Amino acid sequence: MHEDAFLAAYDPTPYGRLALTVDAVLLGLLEGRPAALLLKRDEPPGAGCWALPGGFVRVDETLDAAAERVLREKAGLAGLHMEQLYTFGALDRDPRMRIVSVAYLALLPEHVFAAAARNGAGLLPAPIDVPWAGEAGGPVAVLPPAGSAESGPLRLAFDHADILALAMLRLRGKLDYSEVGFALLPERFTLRQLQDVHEAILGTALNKPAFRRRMLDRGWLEPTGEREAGTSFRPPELYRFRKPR
Amino acid sequence: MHEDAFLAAYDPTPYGRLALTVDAVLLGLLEGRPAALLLKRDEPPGAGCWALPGGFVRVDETLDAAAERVLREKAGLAGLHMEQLYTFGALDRDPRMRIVSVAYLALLPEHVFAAAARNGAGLLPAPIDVPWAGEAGGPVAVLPPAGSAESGPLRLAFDHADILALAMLRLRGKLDYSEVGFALLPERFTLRQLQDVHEAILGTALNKPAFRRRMLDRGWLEPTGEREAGTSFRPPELYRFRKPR
DNA sequence: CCCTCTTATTCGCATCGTGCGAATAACTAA
DNA sequence: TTAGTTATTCGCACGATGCGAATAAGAGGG
Repeated sequence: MHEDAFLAAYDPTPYGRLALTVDAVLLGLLEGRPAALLLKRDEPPGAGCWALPGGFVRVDETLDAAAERVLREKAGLAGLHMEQLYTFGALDRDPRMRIVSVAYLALLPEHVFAAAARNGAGLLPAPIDVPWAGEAGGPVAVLPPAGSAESGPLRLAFDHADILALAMLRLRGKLDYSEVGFALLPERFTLRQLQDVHEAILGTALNKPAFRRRMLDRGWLEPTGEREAGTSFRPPELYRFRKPR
Repeated sequence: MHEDAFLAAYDPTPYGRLALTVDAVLLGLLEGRPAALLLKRDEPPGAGCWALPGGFVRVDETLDAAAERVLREKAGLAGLHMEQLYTFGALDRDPRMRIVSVAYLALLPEHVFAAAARNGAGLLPAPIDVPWAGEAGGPVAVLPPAGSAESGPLRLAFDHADILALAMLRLRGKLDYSEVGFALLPERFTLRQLQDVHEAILGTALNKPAFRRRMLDRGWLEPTGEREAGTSFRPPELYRFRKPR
């Protein structure tokens, strides 16, 4: 009723334009630290700053489809685990016009992450420093990767630092009761690798036997019977993630 | 760069119109069951269906502000705990045009909930039946309140049943590690009332001593030293929610 | 083939959170 | 003062977890 009448009489023009975008946090691990793929902005606003890959939502595509398209067009990737994170709607997010952005989070296995950073699309894999413990939340710093010409923490465009911070918070929160951690690993992995992933995200050391037991008790791990090759010591067993039914 | 060039050349017209709304899940308890405030739609689409209170996001207001405005305009309420839930962007959510909606969740203390249902704005307090256990998720049914002319489960407009279902899922998930449960209680309350709230949301009975101990150990409860009046038996102590530092 | 080195994997134990039935306390009403 | 009802506390069992120590296992050198 209210809605209906309102909508029938609705003329968007007097309210001005409002645009909708998606921004993607493409998260992976770089040398054992969480890192995100960023694009450098050459023009104002935010020239010289780094930004999350993003794009406008088309009128004929869903939000999820827009996020997948951004992933494909900006990083050349497809078929990854993506989830909606939050929708950012501050008035001055973008100085040019009112833009509301739906943030998505994608997790890239280390190999995929490194490949995306090298595929020529200009994506910079930037380590993220999370200065808060546990799930306290707060701002994060984005560092230049080793060998980068940048010095000091990277300046991020718009509110993208907030988006990254929320992504890290959400990831920490979901890590140990959900299966997101596996999205950062290759198809077959060792328990040590799984623990490394958790420690990188949580930013804290974990007790090995306890972690091992907990993960195995979850029922998500299927031993492959194979072992990692190329070690100069006892090779660990390789596991596979098995979806719980 | 990509974004910038894209934006500079951006003309929204060829993409058609895309509108942004907020929808509010106004949740409370009705006779010990979770319930939501709904508005009846008189005109198509969805005429005869029930809908969540909602409204368009204005170009000069944030999403949070739009949600608060909806709360105020549609329910005559202000100053409540509101949090963003999820953003719904299916193509055919609304048959008239492409509308993306940011869903918000507000929790109303029983007294406020009942008052809002009576204030003449046409809000129907409808109990929600959650047929799934734990955090399995799935659809929910919305029932007519006692004394209503409706019969059988209510038909909801658009994807509002999905929004309600997600709200219940999110609420269950956050209930026992966050302080949201207190938002459904008056300022002073007994432990039994707190437990009733939890049981209503979770849809399951809880062990009294364990619940009590857990809540007290959280450090969120401050005894007032007063006791509930009007009982015909030993009156329980009244507690107050104290924000943890 | 045996020995050493290193890490994987398992054990044993203390501790904490929690479920639960029973016991105790406290207030009302008669 | 006593019965009735609920609040509040106790005692115990059990599962999950943290953690150091012990054991197992494979690589590589002699």
